[in-house]
Amino acid sequence: MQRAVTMKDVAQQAGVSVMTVSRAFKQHASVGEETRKRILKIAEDLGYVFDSNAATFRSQRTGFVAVAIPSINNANFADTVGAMSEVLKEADLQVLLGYSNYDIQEEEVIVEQFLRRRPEAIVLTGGRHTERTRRLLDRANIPVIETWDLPEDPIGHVVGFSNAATMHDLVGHLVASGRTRIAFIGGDTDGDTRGADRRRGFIRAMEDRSLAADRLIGAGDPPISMREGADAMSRLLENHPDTQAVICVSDLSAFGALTECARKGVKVPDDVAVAGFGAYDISSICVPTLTTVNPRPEEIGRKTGELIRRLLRGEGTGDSALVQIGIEPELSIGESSA
Amino acid sequence: MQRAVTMKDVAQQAGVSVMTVSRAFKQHASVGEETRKRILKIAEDLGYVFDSNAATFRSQRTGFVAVAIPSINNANFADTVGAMSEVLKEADLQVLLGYSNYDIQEEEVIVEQFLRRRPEAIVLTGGRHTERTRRLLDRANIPVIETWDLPEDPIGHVVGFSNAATMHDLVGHLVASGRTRIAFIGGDTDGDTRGADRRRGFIRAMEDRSLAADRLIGAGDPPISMREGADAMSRLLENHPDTQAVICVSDLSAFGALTECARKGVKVPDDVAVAGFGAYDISSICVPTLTTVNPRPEEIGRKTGELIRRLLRGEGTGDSALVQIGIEPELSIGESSA
DNA sequence: ACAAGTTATGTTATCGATAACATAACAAAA
DNA sequence: TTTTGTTATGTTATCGATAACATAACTTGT
Repeated sequence: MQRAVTMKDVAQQAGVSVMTVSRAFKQHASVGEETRKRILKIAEDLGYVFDSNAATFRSQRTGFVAVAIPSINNANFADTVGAMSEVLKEADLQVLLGYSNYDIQEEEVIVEQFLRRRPEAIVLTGGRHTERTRRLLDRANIPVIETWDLPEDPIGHVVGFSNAATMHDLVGHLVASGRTRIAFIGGDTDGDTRGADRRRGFIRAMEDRSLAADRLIGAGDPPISMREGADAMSRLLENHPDTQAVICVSDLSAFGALTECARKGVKVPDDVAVAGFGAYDISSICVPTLTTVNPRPEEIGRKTGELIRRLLRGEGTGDSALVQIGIEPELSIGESSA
Repeated sequence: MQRAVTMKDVAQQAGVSVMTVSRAFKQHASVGEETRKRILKIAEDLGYVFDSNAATFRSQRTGFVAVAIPSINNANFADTVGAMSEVLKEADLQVLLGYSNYDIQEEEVIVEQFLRRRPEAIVLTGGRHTERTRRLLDRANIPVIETWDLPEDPIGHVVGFSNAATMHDLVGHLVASGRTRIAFIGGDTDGDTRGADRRRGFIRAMEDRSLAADRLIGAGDPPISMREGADAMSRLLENHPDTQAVICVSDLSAFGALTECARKGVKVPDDVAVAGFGAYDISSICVPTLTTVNPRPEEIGRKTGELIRRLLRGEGTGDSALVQIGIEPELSIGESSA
């Protein structure tokens, strides 16, 4: 394994100083047009590849934004990250992604791993974190943005919505169509804090209308799959055959519930209405189409990215200037609750 | 913004040298148990966070494996990356992810970005790349692994399968059940090279049986969504109403096709059989369940991770030791082609 | 009790780029 | 012509950890 080519080699070959080579690689540095072209040509010929690690180390600017999401395999979070990346790319910022697997202990681990790499900002999904996570982030001295939630006691900035509140409108819609015996299918545990918030919101929305929130079906550990949604629906149909509507913690479980109905010959929405959450692609194309809530993941991503750019440009620092950006989820009525 | 805490500060506070602090943070370094505990305690109290950039820079060991996938929002690739991450984590290797958006030009850009960060190995999805990508990787002097394909002229190691060959079994299965007028729904362009390979494989498989491969329905730019699958199915039913079976480039488009059949009152599998690719969750739960091909994404990820670990341990270097690992995709017969 | 081996710690040089400052060469303004 | 300003380039110190080597302190075997 031969020694790697460095700027020094390029500089020697080009008969200039290392600093001039360094400048040739920057957009806005003052280098003669001829010289720059010559240097870049020599660099390419020598097979030189810029060393970000060295540059990062010296300049103490990593160009990283760290983003923690619960799972890689979730279209909602993928959309948020995608939109955020687009916005950040224009400011020469790269996204460093990590997965917490719906577990705030694992989140603590990845947050610490993130901080070791000195990101310029850090984005979390959700508003519940371990004490140590909070402490680490408080000390890190970089912008922190919590997303997909409206935490009561935020660490820093927030771009999100109230998961609980979305259930109010949804329950309202179902009740307006004459359905009062409504069930909720969600995770057994509170690992998915947004899912747990939705369950809480469901219970409150029912109680506000003096309806019994006694049909809570646990479907396993988050995230709830299509299969688990189907299994939960099966149990619901067995134990509470007079149920008129069911709200599922996500579109995936809602679709699973739909398939169970199809297999059992239960008619949706005539026998039972079904609603999901997330406005996944499947919700608008399955038969019947799903009533769902669109939390507008791309908007969360875009606004988070824009906020980070503002913050890194130095606008609005200090605790006094914490930003709260509310996203308005949108109720999308499908054939499954017509 | 106060100056960040460094090892020097911790060392001073603990009354030891910086080197001892450095050792206290390593697993296998020789430090007194007492001393290590004391140092870690002081570090935590001071709010010290290890600086990976500095460590990486000095040791010239980044601990990164760069992985390029076409899209973040694809369960198959997510599964591969997930399994790979698990295996690599045990060797203290982190995955740095990049998205090519089904475009080998964009792939070239992210490969160059990757190389700037000096990954210890690089994983690509697919076997078609630009000339410059190949040149960059040849010179990079790190293990290169192409996955999800069996390239004719591989850059380095390979963990994959022949996308074209999978179509042989699938067509065979459909023909065995008496269906000969078979259509293929896939992308219009060759951006998704694996999808294009499947289309080629379909055509060859048909021709091998002296069947006409003249029902090729373009469904837009890759990746093909459920909606595009449904639209393509609509066109297929209109233009070739006597079609007996349709193979879709992925389960998502196949599911879209299923929904279109449901809407049009076309019975699956009695009127037309439908098959997909990928063994996504949806294939085993939708009604009817989908016939599909399981390319075993986790196995690709796991074996790739294990190969990287072997290579980085120094086993089998040199061009003479290029490894080819074949994955056996599995035909999974569902109700949609019974 | 002493050699040889082991464990814990310190010292020095260094990874490859860039910030900060310095200066040469030339152009424009006075 | 001299001053001032601009552009292109060079010089020096440095970011924070760790490899490599050195050594002190302690253990073990004979």
